[in-house]
Amino acid sequence: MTVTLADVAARAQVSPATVSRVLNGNYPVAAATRERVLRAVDDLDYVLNGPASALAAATSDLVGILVNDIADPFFGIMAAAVQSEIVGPGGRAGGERLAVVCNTGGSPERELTYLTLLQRQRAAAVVLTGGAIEDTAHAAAIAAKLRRLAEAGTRVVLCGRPPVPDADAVALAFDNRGGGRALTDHLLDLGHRRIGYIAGPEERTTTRHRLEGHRAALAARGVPDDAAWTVHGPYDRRSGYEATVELLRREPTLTAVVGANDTVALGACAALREAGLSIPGDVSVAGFDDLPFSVDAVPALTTVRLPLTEAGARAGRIAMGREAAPAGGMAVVQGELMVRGSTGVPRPGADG
Amino acid sequence: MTVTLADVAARAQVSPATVSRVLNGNYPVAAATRERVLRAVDDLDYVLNGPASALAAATSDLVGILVNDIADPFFGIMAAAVQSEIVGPGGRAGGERLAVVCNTGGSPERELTYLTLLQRQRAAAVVLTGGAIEDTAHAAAIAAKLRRLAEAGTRVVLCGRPPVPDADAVALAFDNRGGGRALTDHLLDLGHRRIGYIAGPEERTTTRHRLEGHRAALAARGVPDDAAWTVHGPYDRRSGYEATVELLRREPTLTAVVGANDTVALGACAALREAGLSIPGDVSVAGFDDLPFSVDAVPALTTVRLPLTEAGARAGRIAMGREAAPAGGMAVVQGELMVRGSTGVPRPGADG
DNA sequence: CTCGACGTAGCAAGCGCTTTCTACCCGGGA
DNA sequence: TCCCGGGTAGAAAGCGCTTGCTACGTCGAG
Repeated sequence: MTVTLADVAARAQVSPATVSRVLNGNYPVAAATRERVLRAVDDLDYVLNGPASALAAATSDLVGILVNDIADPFFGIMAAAVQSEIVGPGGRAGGERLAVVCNTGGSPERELTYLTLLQRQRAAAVVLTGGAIEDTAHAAAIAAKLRRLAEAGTRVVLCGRPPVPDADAVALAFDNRGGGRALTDHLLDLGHRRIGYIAGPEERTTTRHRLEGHRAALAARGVPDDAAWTVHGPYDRRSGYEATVELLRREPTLTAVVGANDTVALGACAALREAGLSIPGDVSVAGFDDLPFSVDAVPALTTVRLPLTEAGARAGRIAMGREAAPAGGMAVVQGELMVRGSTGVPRPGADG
Repeated sequence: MTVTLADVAARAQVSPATVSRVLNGNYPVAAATRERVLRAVDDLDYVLNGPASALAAATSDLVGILVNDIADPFFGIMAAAVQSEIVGPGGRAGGERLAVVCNTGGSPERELTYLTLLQRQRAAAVVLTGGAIEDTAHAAAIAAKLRRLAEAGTRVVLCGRPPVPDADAVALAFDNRGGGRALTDHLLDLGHRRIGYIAGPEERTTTRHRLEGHRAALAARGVPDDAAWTVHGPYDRRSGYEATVELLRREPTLTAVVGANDTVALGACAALREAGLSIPGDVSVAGFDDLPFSVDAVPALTTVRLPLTEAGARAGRIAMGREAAPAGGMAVVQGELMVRGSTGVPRPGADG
C-alpha cells in the first residue's frame, strides 16, 4: 500500500541501510549508488515515515513554538521570526524541520498539555514566547516539565519571558519594567500628574513588570499613585475600552492613560473619543509593543517598541544551536520609547 | 534512562499490553488493574513515546493548520478557531491532539514542504487556510499532494480557499467575489465613479476574486474601469500606502479607494491623510475582512465582514470528523457589508 | 606478491509501542 | 460433575527505520 524504505531499496537494488544513509547523508555512499537511490525515491514518490524514523533515531525534527494568543500580532510576529530561523541541517531536500506553533490561549493547562505533547513527540526544541503565569503551582509544574524536556535533549528557549529557575532553559527577556518606566517618565516630563493605567491580567509577569515600571517612575518623582487609577483586564481592545470608561468614571480629571499594550491603548482611544475627549488635547494615550498598526492610529500612538522580530529570530537560532546562548543563560532585550502624536502636554490648568 | 511502557508494566505487575490498553482505553481492563497501572504511570512520570505509538498504530495525533502569514490576524483568528475545535477523542487525560500551525509565508515551496512534512508525520488532518496560488504547476503539485494525503487517511479541509479539483478535500470558500461586488456597489450607490483599487498579489485566488467582484459591479452600471486605477501589491500596510501614493499620482481626482483587505486600506488612509485629503470628505476608503482593528480606525472602516471564527471552527470540526462535510464537498461562506464612517458621498461637483 | 588500510555496502538488532491471537479463570447451565 | 462462554490478561509478532558491526573489494606500500 504505502511505499516503504524497503521498496525503494528493492528498486534501487541496494539494501535498506544504504537508502537510509543516502537520505540522511551522514555516511559515505558512492555517487553512482546515491543517484540510483535518489531516482528510485523519485520514481516511487517515497515519503519517509516520520514516526518510524524518529523512533529508530530517538530524535525528531519537530520544533514547538508556544504562544499565548495566535490572533494577536504580538505573538504572530515573534512566531514568524522564530520559525524563519528553524531550518533543517541543510543539504538534502526534505531535511527540513517542522516548526509548529501551538496556541495556549493563555491557559495554564493548555500550556502544560502542549508541553507534554511536544515531549511525547520528542521535539528537538521548544520556544516559549510571551509572559508567564505567576501562579506558584503552575510555575513549578512548568519548571519541572522544562527540566524534563531538557533532560530528554530538547532545547528550551524562552522568548520575551523571564528565566525559569533551575530549568535548563535559555531566556531572552524583554525589559518590560524599564519600558514601563520610560513611558511614564515621558508622561511625567510632559507635566502629567494624574495618569490612569490599564494593566493586563493580574497573574502575568508581563503585566506586573510593566506596572512596576510605571509605579517606579511615579515614585521617583514623588507623584502619588492612587490605586483607583489602575484597572486590570485582558490584553485586548475591549478591555482597553471598558477600563477607560471605568477610569473616567472614577476620575474624570485624568490627563493621561497608559495601556498595558497597544491593543488596549487603541480601545482606550475609542472610549475617549466617544466621551468627546480629544487626544492628546484632553487626554494623552500611550501603549506598549509598537505593533504595526500603532503608527497608523490617529493620532499615531506613543509606545515602547519591542524588537519582536529580532528577539524571535535570535531565539530561533539559539533553539537550533546556531547561536551560542548568552552568558548566564539569559539576556535582557531593551525596548525603545517611541514618542508620537498621542501624547502631549496636559491642557493648561488641568493640573495643579 | 527514559521511562518506557515496559517500566510501567513492571511496576504495575502487568504486561506491557495491559498498560497500553489502559492508556488507550479501547479494551476492557478490570478497574483494579487499571488503577494500579495509572498509579504506576504517575509514580514514574511516564510520558508515552509519540513516534513509537504512531508507528505501531499507523496513525498520529498531529493536525496541521497551514497559514500564509501568521503575523496577520486574518490568519491568526482562523487558526485559533480551527484549533479550538481540535480536541482529543475525549476521555482519558493526554488524549489530546497536537494542533499545530505552519506558516508558509505565502511561499509555494514552503507550502509544499509543510505538506510533505505533515505527510511524513502521518498527520490525522490538515487544514489549509487563505487564498491559493494560481500558478498551474504549483496548483497541480498541491492537488497531487492533497490527493496523496487523503489516500493515506489524512483528512483535508480547505478554509477560505477555493476547492481543489480531483482532490478529496472539503472546501469552505469565502464569497470574495460577492463581497467585492457588494463593496463597490455601495460606493457606486453613494455616487462614486472614479474608484481606485489596491489589489493583492497577482497570483492569488483571493486577489482575483475580489477584483472580479469590483469589476463586475462597475460593469453592471456601465462605469468605465480604467486599468490604471488598479494597482497590485502584497497584503500589507505598506503596499496600501505606496499604492495610494501611486494612484493619486496617476489620477488625482479619484473619489474613492478600495483596499484588497483592511490592512491595505489602513495604509491607504495614512497616505491620503499625508496628502492632506480628508476621509471620507475628499476620498472614501473601504477594506475587506473586518479585522478587529478596523472598527477602531478613524474614521471607522467600511468593509466586508468575513466570519473567520465561525468558518475556522467549522473547518476544525469537519477535520475532526465531528461535523459532516457540506453537500458536494464544498460550501460558500458569505461576507457581510459593514458600512461605517470611512465612506460617504463624493464631494459635490467632484464627479461629472 | 602480500598485507593492511580505506572506502562501501549489507546484516541484523533493536527503537517503544499496538494488536491479534491465545490462555486462563470463573460462574452457571446441563 | 462437566462444559461452555464471557471477561481479562499475556505472548509475540510486527510497524518502518537507524546504525554498529561485519564483510568485501581495491589500491598503495613494503
